[in-house]
Amino acid sequence: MKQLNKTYNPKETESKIYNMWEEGGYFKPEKNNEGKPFTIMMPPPNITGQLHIGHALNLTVQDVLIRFKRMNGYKTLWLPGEDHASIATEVKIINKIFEEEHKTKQEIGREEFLKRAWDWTAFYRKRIAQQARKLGASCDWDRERFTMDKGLADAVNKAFLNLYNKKLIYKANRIINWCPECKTALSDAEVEYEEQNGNLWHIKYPIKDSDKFVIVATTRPETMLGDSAVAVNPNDERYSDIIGKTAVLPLVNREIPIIADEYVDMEFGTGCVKITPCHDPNDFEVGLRHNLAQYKVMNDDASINELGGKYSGLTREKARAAIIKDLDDLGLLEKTQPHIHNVGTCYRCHTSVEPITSVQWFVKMQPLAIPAIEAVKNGSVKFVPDRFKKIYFNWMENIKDWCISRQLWWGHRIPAYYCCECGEMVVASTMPSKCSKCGCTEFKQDEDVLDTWFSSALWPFSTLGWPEETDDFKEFYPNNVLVTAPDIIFFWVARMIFSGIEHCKDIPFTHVFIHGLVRDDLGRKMSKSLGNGVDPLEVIDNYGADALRFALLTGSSAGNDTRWQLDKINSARNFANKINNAARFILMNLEGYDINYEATHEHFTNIDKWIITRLSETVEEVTQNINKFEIGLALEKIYNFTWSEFCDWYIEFSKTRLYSDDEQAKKTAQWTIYNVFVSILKLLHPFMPFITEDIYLHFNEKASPLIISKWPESMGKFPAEKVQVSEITDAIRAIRNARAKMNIPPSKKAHIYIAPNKGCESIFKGNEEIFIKLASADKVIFEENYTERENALSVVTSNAKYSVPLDTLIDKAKELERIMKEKSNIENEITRLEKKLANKDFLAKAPAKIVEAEKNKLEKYVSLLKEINESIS
RNA sequence: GGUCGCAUAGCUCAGCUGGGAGAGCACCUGCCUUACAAGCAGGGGGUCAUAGGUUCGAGCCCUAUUGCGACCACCA
Repeated sequence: MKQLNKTYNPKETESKIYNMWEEGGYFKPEKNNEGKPFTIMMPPPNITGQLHIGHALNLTVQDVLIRFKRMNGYKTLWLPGEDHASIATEVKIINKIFEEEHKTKQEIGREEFLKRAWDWTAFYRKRIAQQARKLGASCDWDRERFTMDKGLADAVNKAFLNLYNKKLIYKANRIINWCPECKTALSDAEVEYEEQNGNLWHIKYPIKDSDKFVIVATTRPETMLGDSAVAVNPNDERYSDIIGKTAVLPLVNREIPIIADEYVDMEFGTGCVKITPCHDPNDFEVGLRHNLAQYKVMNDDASINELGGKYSGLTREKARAAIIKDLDDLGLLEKTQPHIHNVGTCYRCHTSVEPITSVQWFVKMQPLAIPAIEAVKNGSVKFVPDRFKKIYFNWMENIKDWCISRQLWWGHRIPAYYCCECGEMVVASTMPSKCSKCGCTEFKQDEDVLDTWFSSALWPFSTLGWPEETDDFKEFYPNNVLVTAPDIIFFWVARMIFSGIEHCKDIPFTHVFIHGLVRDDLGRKMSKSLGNGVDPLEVIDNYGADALRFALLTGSSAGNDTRWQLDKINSARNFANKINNAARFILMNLEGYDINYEATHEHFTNIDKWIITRLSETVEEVTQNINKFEIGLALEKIYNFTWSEFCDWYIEFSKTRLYSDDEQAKKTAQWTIYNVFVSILKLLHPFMPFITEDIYLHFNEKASPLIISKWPESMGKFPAEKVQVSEITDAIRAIRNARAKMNIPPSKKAHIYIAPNKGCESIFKGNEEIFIKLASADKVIFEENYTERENALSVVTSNAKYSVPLDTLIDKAKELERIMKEKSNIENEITRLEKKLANKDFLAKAPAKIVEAEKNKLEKYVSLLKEINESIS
């Protein structure tokens, strides 16, 4: 057995251990071919940078689950990968090229741009994978995938064709969200609303052939260039006389109808709305209902186009200012009212999006949403915590068609081809050789790429080789758990669910585990602009991956955010050190011990039976907790058992026997301390894999590694001995307490006279030495009856009375005060219990088990009170 | 406007299907006791946001209120 350092040093061991695991193939499902499959797909991090603390939490949770299942005999697959993150990555690459070469992407050209993107991909994929390794992620790197690799591109094409052939993908001119900065369409989910201060401008539109005006209120006057009507509510009596008349659009001098439509809110503004079908989603619908003309007045960069007359070429901001000024000059600006409203912005660059009509590709959502809603309703897919399914339903039940085309270069190109001669469109997995219409042999592929989430939606099966019927697909689909944060339920979780059902005829996974966000120590979201982000790599460097993992999980619960605090990482590091030192102690005391020795019940002391019982209970509880995804709770239980019960009590208890000349006693103590500790290492392994593996292998270099060891089982329970030992710990605590209250230093040793109650003698058998060690005694003497002594501390428990005479004078009054306080506590308890047990309803209605327990408590307190009274009489 | 979450010790948070509140850190006292001072022992500290209700019994279930937060919607 190798010795351990006095202070645990994660740096030295972690990479060594990880390499041993990876090279040994322990992450691969093939390592356990007999087990039932258990699959987790890693949510692929974007290749836009490095892993942040949120990824660290996400990966840690998955690793805990996968290691737990692996140790429980499952054939576990945790498949890692990265996402090409179309728009996000493209923005980054454009910025990089501009900074380094002062060139735009157009100047570089599509082909060259893609070359750069692949270089970028190679660099960041490697870096992300390396960082995940540092965290200890036990995923199968041989199966690592990328959303743009060949197999996944095939899957994307296949999925697109499936949907297109079922008429669930269509191309149409519709109003979409346009980002003038990224110059691409966005889906509804990709728009984030921000509250902004603006104005509500009231503008007079002259009514034709009259000297009257209709006053419209708008927050976006620049769009008036594209107006094709004015609308009022049909029930609005104020305006019933002008419905059907014609207004003259100022500045443009276009004659537009005044129409009636239910959509108009009579309460808001003036009750008259300008209708701009090309630049407002609601107006677009109104336009369709009333067959209005469409005037698209903006370019791709949101500047005004040639339809805008004198405003043509101006940015939307400048056009707005010019239009307001001109209207004011003409006396057509009725008033300007400050107005707070929500403005949609691009989720990547936060530029205000422009609703704009455009020809794009869409997925028809209604038919896909129905079975996806059902799958969650009937419990085939479960959210943890359950409440998140409401968010899911809310979105799915109000879903609109999904705009999937993006005017970007980095992504899966849409598999649609256009005949160069007649323009005939063919949707196919490869470029057609001949046009069926005109016979032309030249085709051009659609310029657009797909929404990055279209490929992520296929992740649970595309990674397994779908659409091929591969062995992996057959074995690992559906997946078991998806672990993610709440912010991508719409983007990703929902889309995986309907994609899985549509393409594979089965749900993608049975459980969706939602963890919270990691916030900074003040509770703020971590962000680049605040500079409050925490780099997990730096933390690992300073404290070790185990400490990072522990800090992320401890005190956390599903669905709730956690705060990153230095306190937590310190306490995690301390815990790692505690384990290290416990191991060091055990190692030192295993000299000459045969690890294969099997102890038998007859040799166990009640102390051994107590710790075995507590271990069994902990194993059962922790197992249950993890199965219920109560990861923070499970970790807390292991922590408390390890530190407070095993280290603070059992190790101390065991010392007298470990140092003893009685070979049998020593061997039994060695067996117990070793086996309980190994169980602790196993329980802790999913959470703190490095230190546990390192220590485990220190104990037995030839053993197969902990990572594939069997999860501990109950070693049996001994309820009677558990109670006995609680008497000992109670007594020791009480003696220590009494000494401390009297200011007696620990170095001052004293005799302890123990007078066990009748029938309680066996509690102490073989445990005399323990009092010497833990209660500052120099001698333990048993006596049949309690004897009152001069200058002695008197301690009473429910099973014995203890007298600790001291040669120094002790303060009688103070000692009496201490005992009286204890007495009054007990009397209060007795009163409470008596009252409760006198309640007929309680006796009649409470479960028998509870009543019994309360009766026992009362009995115990009554006898304790009796003993105390005797001792002070 | 709608939906959801949170409110527990000085701070950050746990608290399983209701049976008389826990942890870490901080604080006070005493200890270099041969695994560990990143430690050991002892201790103080909570009307579980407020008001009702259900129940033999409520931190936990129900209703309302207050404060904080998140998400969805978008009325120009």
